[in-house]
Amino acid sequence: MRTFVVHFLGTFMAKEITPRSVDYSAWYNDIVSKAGLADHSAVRGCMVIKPHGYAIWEKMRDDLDARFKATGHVNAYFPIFIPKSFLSREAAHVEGFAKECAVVTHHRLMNAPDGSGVVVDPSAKLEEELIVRPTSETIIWNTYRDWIQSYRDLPLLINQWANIVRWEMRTRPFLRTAEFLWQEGHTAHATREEAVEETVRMLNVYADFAEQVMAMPVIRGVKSANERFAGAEDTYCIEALMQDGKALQAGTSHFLGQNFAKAFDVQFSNAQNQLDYVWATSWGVSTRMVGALIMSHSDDDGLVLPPKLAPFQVVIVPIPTTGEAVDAVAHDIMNQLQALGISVRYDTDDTKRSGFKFAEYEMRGIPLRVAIGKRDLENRTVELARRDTKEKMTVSLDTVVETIRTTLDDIQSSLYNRAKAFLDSNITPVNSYAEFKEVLETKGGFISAHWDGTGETEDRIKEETKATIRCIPLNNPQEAGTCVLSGAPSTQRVLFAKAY
RNA sequence: CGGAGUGUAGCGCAGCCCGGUAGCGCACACCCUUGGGGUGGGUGGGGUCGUGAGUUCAAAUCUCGCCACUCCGACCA
Repeated sequence: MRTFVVHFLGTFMAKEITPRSVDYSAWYNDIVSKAGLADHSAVRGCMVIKPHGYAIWEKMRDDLDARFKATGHVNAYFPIFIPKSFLSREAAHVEGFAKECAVVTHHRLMNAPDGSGVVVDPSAKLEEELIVRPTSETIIWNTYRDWIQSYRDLPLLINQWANIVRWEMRTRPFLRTAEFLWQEGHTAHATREEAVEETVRMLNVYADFAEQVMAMPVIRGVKSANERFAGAEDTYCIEALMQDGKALQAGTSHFLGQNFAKAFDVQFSNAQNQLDYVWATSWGVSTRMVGALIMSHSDDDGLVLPPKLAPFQVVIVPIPTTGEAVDAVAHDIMNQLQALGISVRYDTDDTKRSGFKFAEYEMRGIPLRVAIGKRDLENRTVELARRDTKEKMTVSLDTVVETIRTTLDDIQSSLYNRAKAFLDSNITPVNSYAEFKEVLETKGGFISAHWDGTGETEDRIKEETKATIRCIPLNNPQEAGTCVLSGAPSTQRVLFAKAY
């Protein structure tokens, strides 16, 4: 309420966060900035990821990387530059990405003849321009041609962690930036079945990660033709629902068929010594996941992190008047927590007041706070405060470690349960176009509606309502009905939503 | 690229209508105070007012051009 009033007085306090109810976009930007996640950079559309934001990304990266390795993948690295001609080898692919590519045309600067600074040296023009990768299919498949000769070379299961550039017209921190960090897996298989299996396997890796680690429930599905990746035969995706009722595509896994193998002439000899093109997949998630995390759990006091992604899970804040006696207690708790694999920071910075630290760690989303003051030392207790519910409790030193352990688990699961309840209650079946528009405007979320399967219908709905088909859920129940727009017969409902 | 808006200290803004050489809050530095939820008080540092031209004795303020950014569209992980 305080923030609300202050907001309209126009004298924003330095660290208040705009309430979600006032302006969701401002709320989001406030959290990014005030939780210390990212800053705008000097380059339009790019962001500086600050240590706290990067630490969250690192947690995500490490967890995902372990999952990739557990499913037989290895990491490699390919160049950031792609010769322009590579991009045009696959027709749909170039069509999809041409409009958002950064292009390198020269390789040298020189002093301007008029002394006004540095200019591009015209004599250093590249014979062939280089594209800064918007995704790496082309350069990777150009390499795979040399790596694959026989079925014995398959499957080829490679992932790369990289940065990519897509020159977007409008950007938002983490959700859409001109440069972003991601991983992209690129695999080659001997058969269609194997490649499809891989595509679905990796989709499930993403979905499990989102649900178990990010505490963010997702819908697994497949994209309509309109929304498919440029060059894919099928695009599988996980879709999440943000707190403002808009959907967010959190990860994609593509079955590429033989499109890239044909474009880059990647053939192998099978056991019968017959030549065939290999079957491909690619799959990726990006720093957008950090944005998804913010919008799934955070509140008007700042970021809320699930314990599995918090750069540290517990912070111990001594009350300044306590003196040095608190050190022994704090170190004892720290040692016990660390023995249990729980990460903890003891904040001994005596230039900041404890109340300031409380607010600071709340904004940064640290799941649990332990405060130790004189009162506690006398009573052999500490104060435990959880970020998600704001609940505070006084706990005996004898049970504090166990309480922390179980509370962290509880935070992880209750964040998921809360988000899951929100998702479930925001999938609304509708049976008419009027109802469709009504729900979209008043409630938002996913709308489950019959669709005639045509791109024309999808385009018209998008044009009229801004909603797109987010996905056709996997294992979607079949049900006879009629398309909400055209009235043509339909065999299943699909999920529509406005999306980020 | 269309529509709207904004550029004044690190951040957020006032001043502009009505021209007279720049101010507030936060942040920052120092002193005292306070210390279980962003202590209170004092002192101080920091700005060619986005940029170029024009009008004027005088421009943050008026006029024109340019640039940048933000928001809403189109595009999109």
